[in-house]
Amino acid sequence: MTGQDSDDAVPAPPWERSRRRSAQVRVPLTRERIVDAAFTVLDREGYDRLSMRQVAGELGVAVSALYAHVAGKNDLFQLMYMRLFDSWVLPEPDPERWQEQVKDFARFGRARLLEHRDMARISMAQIPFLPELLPQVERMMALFRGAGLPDPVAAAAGDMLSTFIDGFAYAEAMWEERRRNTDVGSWDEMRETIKGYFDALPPERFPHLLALSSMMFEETNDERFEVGLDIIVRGLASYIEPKDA
Amino acid sequence: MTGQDSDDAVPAPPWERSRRRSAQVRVPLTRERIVDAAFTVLDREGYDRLSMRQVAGELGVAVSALYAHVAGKNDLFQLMYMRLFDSWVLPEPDPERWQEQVKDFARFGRARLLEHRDMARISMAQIPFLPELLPQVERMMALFRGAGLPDPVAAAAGDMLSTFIDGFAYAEAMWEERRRNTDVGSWDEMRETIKGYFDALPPERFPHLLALSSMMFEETNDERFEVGLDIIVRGLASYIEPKDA
DNA sequence: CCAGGGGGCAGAACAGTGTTCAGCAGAAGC
DNA sequence: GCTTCTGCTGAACACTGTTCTGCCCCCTGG
Repeated sequence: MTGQDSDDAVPAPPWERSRRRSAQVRVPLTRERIVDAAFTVLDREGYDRLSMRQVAGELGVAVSALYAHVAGKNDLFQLMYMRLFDSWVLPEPDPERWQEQVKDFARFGRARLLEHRDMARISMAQIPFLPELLPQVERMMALFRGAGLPDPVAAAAGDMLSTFIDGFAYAEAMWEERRRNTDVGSWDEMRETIKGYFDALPPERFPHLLALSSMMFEETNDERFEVGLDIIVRGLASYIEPKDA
Repeated sequence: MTGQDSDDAVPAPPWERSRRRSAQVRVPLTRERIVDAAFTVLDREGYDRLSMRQVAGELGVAVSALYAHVAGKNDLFQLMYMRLFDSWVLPEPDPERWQEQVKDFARFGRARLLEHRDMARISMAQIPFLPELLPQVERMMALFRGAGLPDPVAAAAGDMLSTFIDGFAYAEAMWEERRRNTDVGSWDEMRETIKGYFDALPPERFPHLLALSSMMFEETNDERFEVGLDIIVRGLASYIEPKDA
């Protein structure tokens, strides 16, 4: 869009450089600014073209300058992951509404991931036990244990839910990329193509696939996400012995 | 281990080359041999060092030779994914034992992924609707529908289970890589380190994490996988209205 | 007000990467 | 025997993450 001032950046002539240097406040490089730039590049170029050089270019800075603030690309990814989730305030656990709270938790996580293109690919490779994110994990565990889940189930449920959210968003990013590479215009067009592929299958060999193809591709991602969420929450609920019965 | 004949491969002198060419049968390059070599490199070097040049080197061949048989690195990954799962024969669906069948399905998938180092990272990026794998998907859907799951749930269950298997194996590979990079000797040592980290947390701020830390890290991966599996299967079962009641 | 450190950045370099392309050796066919 | 054609080689292009040396500028001490 507005890549005009960052693309063919002719270096400023020497007699201007000192003026420019003193004119602009020479905003110092910080981890925060680097992470900002990384998100900008990610959203514009996608995961595959997110490189240290691109980030440096976005900031108008040499590549090597980044390494004074960031240990490396992996470290940058970790910072992006933290940026995405450290402002996440989970609600006070309410045992009466735990199912809806768990679902809201998952919805929020997916929404955050989808805010930035290909973010799930970065998130997937991160380990959710960074010190900065422990309060969130703690809240989640409080939610599960408060609901009355047995400890082994509560412990597994966290992993499970994170995996589901990440994996689902990852798959969404995957399809989105495939659509982009196929030069198919809209999502509806893409869905039509896929559905056509399935409907052309020999019915005697793939009866169930044909029966389900509408379910798999006519529903929106949101609907499919909700179904998956419901499966998990129902599974969790089955471990809670009813108090009054 | 036995990298002696592939490491510093001195090129054969010219007077030997024609003899070598006629002596060995000059086994032709095929997609199968390329995939074999890719698995060899993957197991020995890991995902990050799996490059086209390494695969070519493993075969004693120039890099560009690969591109006559394989469209690119992504295509090679797809072939590896297919190789892993196309010999997979799912059992005839038995509605009486569907829960155990679903679990066996998941166990087999995870076991296959763990056969090769970092394989989950490759598998994750693949889309399970390759033509060669449709019979497996069909069988899986037959399993779900035969069990009596409503169609939307059956459709979501496949995605869900694949995501769980891939995501779980991915996380396992992640921890394994982290262990390798930390130069921690054994897994037990690693677990001890992590458990020490959690046990050092302030108890008043992270009571639930502390209570669950033993669950999360003393259990083996197999046990945690089984718990996750049980959550999903129970969730699915909750959609089946009991026939006799 | 000026000299001297020191931190932060630039530039170049290293060792890789995926992918493409012109060219050549050898086997297959006539 | 000659030609065609396939399948491989070698080199090249445009990148990548990371490191190292050196320089410039700002802040400090005098």
